[in-house]
Amino acid sequence: MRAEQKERTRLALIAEARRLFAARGYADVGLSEITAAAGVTKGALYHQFDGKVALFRAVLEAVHREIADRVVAAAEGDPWAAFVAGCQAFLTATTDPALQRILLVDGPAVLGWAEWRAFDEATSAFHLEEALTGLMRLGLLPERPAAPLTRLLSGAMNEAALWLATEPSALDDTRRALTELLESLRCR
Amino acid sequence: MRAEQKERTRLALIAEARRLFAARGYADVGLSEITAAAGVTKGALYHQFDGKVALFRAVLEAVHREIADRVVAAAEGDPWAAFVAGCQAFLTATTDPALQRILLVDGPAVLGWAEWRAFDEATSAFHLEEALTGLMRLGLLPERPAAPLTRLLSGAMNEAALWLATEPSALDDTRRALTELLESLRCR
DNA sequence: CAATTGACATACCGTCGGTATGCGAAATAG
DNA sequence: CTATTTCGCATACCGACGGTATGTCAATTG
Repeated sequence: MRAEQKERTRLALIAEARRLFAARGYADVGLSEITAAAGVTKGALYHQFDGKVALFRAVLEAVHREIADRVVAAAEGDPWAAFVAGCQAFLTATTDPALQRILLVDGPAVLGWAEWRAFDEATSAFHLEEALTGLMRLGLLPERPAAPLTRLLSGAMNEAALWLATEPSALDDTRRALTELLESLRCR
Repeated sequence: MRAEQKERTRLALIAEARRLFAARGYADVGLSEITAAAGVTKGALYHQFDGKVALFRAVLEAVHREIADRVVAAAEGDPWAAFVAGCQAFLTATTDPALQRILLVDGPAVLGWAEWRAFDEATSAFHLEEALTGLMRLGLLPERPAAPLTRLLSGAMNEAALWLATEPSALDDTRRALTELLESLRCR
């Protein structure tokens, strides 16, 4: 079958690109290196993707999907507990160095902020804002515009994850700080 | 005087680079464009800086200094009011599109997260953490490790600023949300 | 089985960041 | 006031990279 060979090539390119981008960053990895690792040539890459940026976009999609899956899987229990667990799962996921650089460092720079936000909107931020409005409806959070709060919390978790990359010993303290931050917002 | 001509060249390069980086991003601006705008050639640039990254570093330093100045200037009143005013000033400063892309988007990607944090540590994060520990000593904030909280708040403000770039109408709501977030942390 | 498609390889191009070298004016010495 | 040195900068060049045009051969199709 021709289509499955194509898909195998595509997945190999995405996988190798993701590995290399995560390790050394978008700018420091050449296409030749990616194609060599995937066992194809530049022709194959350009047959599958519109260019280096398009390849990165595909990699970022995969990363986003993975994070969303992890967060959804972790969010269980009563509404408030599920919310906190989801946030903690997000922190854990974005602490993973294999995801971090692609998602939080190179993502905005390569795609530009506008497109990066569109990705984020479709996954993390969307779920977070949904969760926040849900908690407000249940009376667990004071009613207020959800969008700004979504950004504040999303940014807090992103930055905390990045900081943890250089300060891994602070993981427990950061988890606690995040929980306390969320609890302090809760209706009492 | 020869030294002042050198300084003029240097400042012109930094100014033009800053303008172009802010408008279109680090990767999309070539050295030829910068040098042309500054009225010199690539030889002059390489005489003053070690390369494109070093030039960006000088630009980022200027941006950091400017933000720190604005924040310090805004932080006045009693300790808690000064703290909130400083945070709001930071949000305002990083909402400025001329600073935003350089500081928050390209900065981490170009310098790598480690070096970017070193810059941030020397200015924003340093002041923020200092302010937080000061507030704890005064009993205005519950005692807790300041470093993780610093990161959470710093990230919250950064992300909020970036979000505001695409949603300027939410400025007031975001200011309120930030104030409420800070107030919710306060000892009562 | 001929014709066609399409997945991929190869060769090539323009541009970019970076380097080596040369020039000319300002600074300094005699 | 001239000779010499210094040094800020221009010019010419290089290798590497992203991207494109073209060629090739196996899988598909009628």
